[in-house]
Amino acid sequence: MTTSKIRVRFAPSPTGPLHIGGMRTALFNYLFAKHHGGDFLLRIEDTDQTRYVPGAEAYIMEALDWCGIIIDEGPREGGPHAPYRQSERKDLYAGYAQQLIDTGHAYYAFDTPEELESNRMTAEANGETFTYNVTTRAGMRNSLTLPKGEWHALLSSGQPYVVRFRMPDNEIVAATDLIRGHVQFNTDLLDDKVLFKSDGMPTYHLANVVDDHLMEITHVIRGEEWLPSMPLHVLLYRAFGWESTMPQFSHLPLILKPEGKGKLSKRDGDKLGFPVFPLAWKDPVSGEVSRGYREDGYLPDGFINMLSLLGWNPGTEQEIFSMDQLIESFSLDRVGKSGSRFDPEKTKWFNHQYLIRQTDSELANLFIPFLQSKGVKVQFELVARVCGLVKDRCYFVNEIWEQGFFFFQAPASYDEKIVSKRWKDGVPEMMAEIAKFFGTVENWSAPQIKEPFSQFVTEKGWNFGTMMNSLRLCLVGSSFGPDIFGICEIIGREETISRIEKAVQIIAIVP
RNA sequence: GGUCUGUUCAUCUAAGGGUUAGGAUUCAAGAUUUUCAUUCUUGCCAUAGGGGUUCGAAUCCCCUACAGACUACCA
Repeated sequence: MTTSKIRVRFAPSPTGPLHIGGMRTALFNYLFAKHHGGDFLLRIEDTDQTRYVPGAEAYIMEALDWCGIIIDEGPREGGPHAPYRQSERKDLYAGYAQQLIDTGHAYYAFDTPEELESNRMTAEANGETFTYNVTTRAGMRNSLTLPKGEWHALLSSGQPYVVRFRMPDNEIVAATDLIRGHVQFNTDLLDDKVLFKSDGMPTYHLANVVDDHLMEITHVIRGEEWLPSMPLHVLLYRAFGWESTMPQFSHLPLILKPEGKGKLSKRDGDKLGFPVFPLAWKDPVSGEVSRGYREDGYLPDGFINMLSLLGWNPGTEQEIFSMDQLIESFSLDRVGKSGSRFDPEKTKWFNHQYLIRQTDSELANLFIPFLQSKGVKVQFELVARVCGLVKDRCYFVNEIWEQGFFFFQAPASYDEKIVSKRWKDGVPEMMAEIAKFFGTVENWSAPQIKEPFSQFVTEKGWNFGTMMNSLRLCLVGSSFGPDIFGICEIIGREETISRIEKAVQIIAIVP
């Protein structure tokens, strides 16, 4: 064991936007690295040219940026091991594949996709699954079975071929997973995985191991779906003679759908009524747009906080964590083994917690773009004040509008239920008198309005509750919102009076 | 089908053999708010089933059930 610096990588393939699971993998890698003062690298695994999606790579970086995950080395940042995009490292891998062939750990295979497919079909017809392994490879066309002259000829004639790993016969491969402990596999049940494809590109397995080695990765933290390929990877490190510097593996539990079966997938997004992506994404082919947490009004810190508690817990009862606190408390041995069902409700709660912790000015800055989109003339001081007044009742930034639009414009309509409940016979006349009375109030500030108002209502012998609620109806159009006299103060005397007069004119009496 | 992994309230989870099995979200009730929401208080709710080991098991072992992942020239 060397005492080298901790280095981890997040290695997505740019086939589309990241989803919650991918983000969590990135986050845990980041937290682990930073907790130990190590490096976090981003490596783009684009070895499958057929699945490349334009924009996906930029999306990944933007999503990481939004979450506050800082990349130490990557395609954009550069670094001592550049390039960080596997397509740009293409020339490197053939040599490593060759090394494996030379040492007898891999071989050429000339079987066509059609041949393989037909093998699978016949196996399936017998209720079996075809695997390219110790027993079946004898019957296939490869450099292990073909006479040397024959496969040499195939090779030099430009026949397409792949390089397969020669899975050893009946061996137990054991490895320690930092989350799961001792895990072992029998090589007889594993297959001769393709390492190098006929298009000249390596597969994930080869590229991943080679790059992790070259980039001096110390810990591989990835999703549980990779657990079955851990033995292959261990065997590859051995075959290359890199076992002494092999990274430690950790396989994160899966994130499951909120309801139903299976792991959360990219397709679940809008179908289940919550975003699965950090940022909105427009599919370049179909043009279909998927929602994102950012666009839906979630704050990145809350999003990260929620993500951090999916499969990890601090062992204390603390639930709200800043990124720095997460870095401070994170450790892999407090990551659970079982899959976590994703709960969109709790995500909302987290967002509320973060929203109310924002200062009024911070919130105003977030809310102003929304106001502008509504065509409202923005005065920063006023917006900040409104934010402070209504933030407690909001889960999302855009709800500030729903909860406080009346600070910026008169209600365009009046809630029918409230009207029929409050706007009884006589009420319009009383409200008209109150409007007149407001004209005489000396100091227009909340407490200075409340005092004389209640005096006035009491003297008149009117029902105080009815007057309060009717006043609210006039000013807000419904029956919600913060303290009514606070509203009066902020919108001003003139506006208050004019809203009452308007209501008196417009609202019909319900008998 | 095979291999691997997992299983504590509805959900996220705590409890490294000894507690009335704890917290959070959701839900319900009450309080506060002469509105609504927030907030506060209280409540409901769990060790998958069966065998062991042990004075004692959520915790260790075995079996069953269930769930999931993987089983491509995809990652």
